[in-house]
Amino acid sequence: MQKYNFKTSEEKWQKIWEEKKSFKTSIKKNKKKFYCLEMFPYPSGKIHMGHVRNYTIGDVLARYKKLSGFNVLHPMGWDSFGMPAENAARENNLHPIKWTEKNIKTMKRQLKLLGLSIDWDREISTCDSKYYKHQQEFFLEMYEKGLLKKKKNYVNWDPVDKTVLANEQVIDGKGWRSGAVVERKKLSQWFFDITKFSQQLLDNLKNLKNWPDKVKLMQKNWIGRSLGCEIDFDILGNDYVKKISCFSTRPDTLFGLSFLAISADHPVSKIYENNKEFINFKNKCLKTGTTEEALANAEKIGFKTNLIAINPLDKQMKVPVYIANFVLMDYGLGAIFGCPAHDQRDLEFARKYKLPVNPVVLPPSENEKGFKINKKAYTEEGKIINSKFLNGLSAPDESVAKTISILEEKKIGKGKINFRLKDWGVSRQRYWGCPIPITYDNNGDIIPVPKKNLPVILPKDVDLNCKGNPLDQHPTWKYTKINNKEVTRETDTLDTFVDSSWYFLRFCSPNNLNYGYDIEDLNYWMPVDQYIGGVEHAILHLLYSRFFMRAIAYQNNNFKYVEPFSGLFTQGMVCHETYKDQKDKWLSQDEIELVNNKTYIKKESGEKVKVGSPEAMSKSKKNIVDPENVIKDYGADSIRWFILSDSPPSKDVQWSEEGIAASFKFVQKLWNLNLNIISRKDDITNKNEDTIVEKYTTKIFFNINKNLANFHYNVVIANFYDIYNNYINFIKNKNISSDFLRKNFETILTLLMPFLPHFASECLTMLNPKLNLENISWPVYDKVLIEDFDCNIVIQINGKKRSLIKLPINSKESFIVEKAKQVSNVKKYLINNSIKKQIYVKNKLINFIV
RNA sequence: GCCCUCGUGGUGAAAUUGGUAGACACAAAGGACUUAAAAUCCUUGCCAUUUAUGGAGUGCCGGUUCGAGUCCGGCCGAGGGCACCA
Repeated sequence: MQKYNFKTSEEKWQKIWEEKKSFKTSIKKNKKKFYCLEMFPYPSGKIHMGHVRNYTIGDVLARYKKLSGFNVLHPMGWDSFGMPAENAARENNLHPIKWTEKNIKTMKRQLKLLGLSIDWDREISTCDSKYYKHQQEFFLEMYEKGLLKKKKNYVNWDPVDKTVLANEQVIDGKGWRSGAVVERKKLSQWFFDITKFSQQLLDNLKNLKNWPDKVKLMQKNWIGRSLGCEIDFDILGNDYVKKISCFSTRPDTLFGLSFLAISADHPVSKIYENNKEFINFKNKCLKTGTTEEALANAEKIGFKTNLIAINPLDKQMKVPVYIANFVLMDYGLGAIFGCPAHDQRDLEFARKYKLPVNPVVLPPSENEKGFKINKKAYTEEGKIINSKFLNGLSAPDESVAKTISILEEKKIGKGKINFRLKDWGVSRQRYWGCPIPITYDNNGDIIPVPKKNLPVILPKDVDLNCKGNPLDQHPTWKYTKINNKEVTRETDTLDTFVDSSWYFLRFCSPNNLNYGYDIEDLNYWMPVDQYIGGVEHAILHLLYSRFFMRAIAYQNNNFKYVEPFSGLFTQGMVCHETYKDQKDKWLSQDEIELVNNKTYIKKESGEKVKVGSPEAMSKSKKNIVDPENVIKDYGADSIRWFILSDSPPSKDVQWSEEGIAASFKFVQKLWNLNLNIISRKDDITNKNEDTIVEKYTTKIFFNINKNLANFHYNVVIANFYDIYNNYINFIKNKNISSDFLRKNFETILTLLMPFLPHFASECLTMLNPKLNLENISWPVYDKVLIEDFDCNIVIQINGKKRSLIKLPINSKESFIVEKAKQVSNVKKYLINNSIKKQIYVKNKLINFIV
């Protein structure tokens, strides 16, 4: 029997698809649309297994939807601005554009090898001025609408990349790309006013029905809405400072007050800027790091001022004012009141500086006399005590509301909603990014670049080896004229998250030269019906995209889409076993060898290798598997099959040699099955079991549909294994006619198209040469066909399964009971017992209680 | 510390509204075919005396129910998110 030659077949079909433009998006807008989008890749060099998984999942969906009659938009592009290009440029002396182009070429070729149903005519690349021109225009429009601000602010400074990072890009106090410890620095930056939409971004989460709850929750926590109160404290001890306002979510604990704490960046702290002790203290604060986490692990320290604060609810109560390292200027008002009994940080601070700890909330299980705070602050529900007119209220719900209303009445405070979300700083001191279309005149005033002068093109001739920002160092680029006036260009470029915040719009009208999108196209294609990508973008990219849509829609009645992605799916990572030598150095698979089928040894030294747990593939752990090698050895269909087969797409999947080999084998087995079905001949005229095939095929068809809809692709794969096992038996059954078998197998192969597109195309044309593959469609079956004549009834005694009988469907209960009682294994339980009760579940089970 | 998710064989995993636990696959063991190997196919898969039968069994303890992997309460463990956010 001839083997399946995946190489010739895959090449053949890819060529046919290219020639026939099989995946070109139809511009006819009369059909129902489906916009299927996977997160576009950063062109880092070669595709990795994560890409294979991401794009295979998307491709299955896109092909399935297309077969189901949708007009499918399934585009691909490149997130091609960013730092790795600059780093590579320095290392290899290759210009970022050359490096990027080279990588795009390689990766595009590799993606094509996978047989993805992508409309390459819509390809976009964010580093192309044809793309970023429109981005600059959006920027100018946002500037006009007041959604952009320039602020002097502390920023996270990455000393290695010499760039500013957004808070979101700082992970564990380190830059998300360089890994360098981040410092604090004050710079003038451009900010998108994302906080203007905080409430909207929060509220609309509940409308995203097809998003994972997990992601919605992460965004909710990130936006971090909290209801509290701004409280004014009168201050003694200084002629200029008469008042300090604090924000608190627990104003009801005001009688537990024992100090006030303000941030070192608070305006009031300026009084002490010449005080040596304060300068020391402030330096200490800066050294502890920039991130909140670094502060978290540091000791809580304070600088005692000579100021005294008066409790607005009890003028007799006077407390010291501290400047403390754990109070941040960019949240709330940069000032808090400390109630150590009911806040852990305040408690630690109070213990250190020997301040009083007075409980004002009593836990339900305690009594007032015996209740004391030791090392742990009490933050749960309880009853207010020691608080005069607040006593007896239940905390926090009742007491917080009541306190706010009292404070508002007395005009010493007002209820306030606070958000954790901060404005999005987009300035980057990098070369390889979208130029900001802004200039400054001699006075430093902002002069936006007129739209007719766009794009502001990134110059090619830069010295990437200079320190700092190469654009700033360029001899001529930044000097230009606007309306005959000499101006200087902004030399910062945009955060690459801006590039990816609207690319899904561009895909709808990639060739519109006039504007970033064509509203007619958007009206048809948007929103993205299914967006697929890694969960690592759950907050940043997705939140920024949601913001960008609102920013475009702001003061723009034509644009009615605020949510870019109506469906979101986050896939898990691809993992692989890890190996280390005795010195804990990571080893790649090439460096080790299996001996006696048991243990691994290091080839070089012969030492025993430590096999570690499977972890996400990464260069640093040396556990990557190159997809192109796998395609070479096993074919695109096999790699697609395996990447979907072992785990649900939402969970991590473990790559294994055995797994890919098994997938490859199965494709061969299916091939043989197809050949057998084609060549099968009838030798007996008595054909009465054709319905078995039809029933089975219909049933599995409904199962596959269901599993496809839920992204249970691993179960669909299992369904196909089941199909194979059944069809092998159908072939042997001489009471099934061959034509009928072929007809049903044609359905199976159609169902297989999204998963093994080359293989299924090849088999289908062999099975039915008359078929035009461009016109085939997802089968339709009548549900009536899966109605069985028989069903299995489980017989239970006292809830335990004792037997199983096959009976006609919808049999009467009395008939089933009668039959059940005749089963010998049931009989023996009934012989000495009387039936007290029986439970019957239609067509499923009968349970006797004895 | 807070929030969320998840704990099912040697492994990856299946399992409508509570209704046959372990589909499907990998690995392993045994067998068939073969001079042999590879490939292929079959069987097994925890305990008890077996292809029959019974028992235990979905992290642990308890509850609701005729019946719990699924629902409820408590604990233990793993992973993820957030974090001096007041």
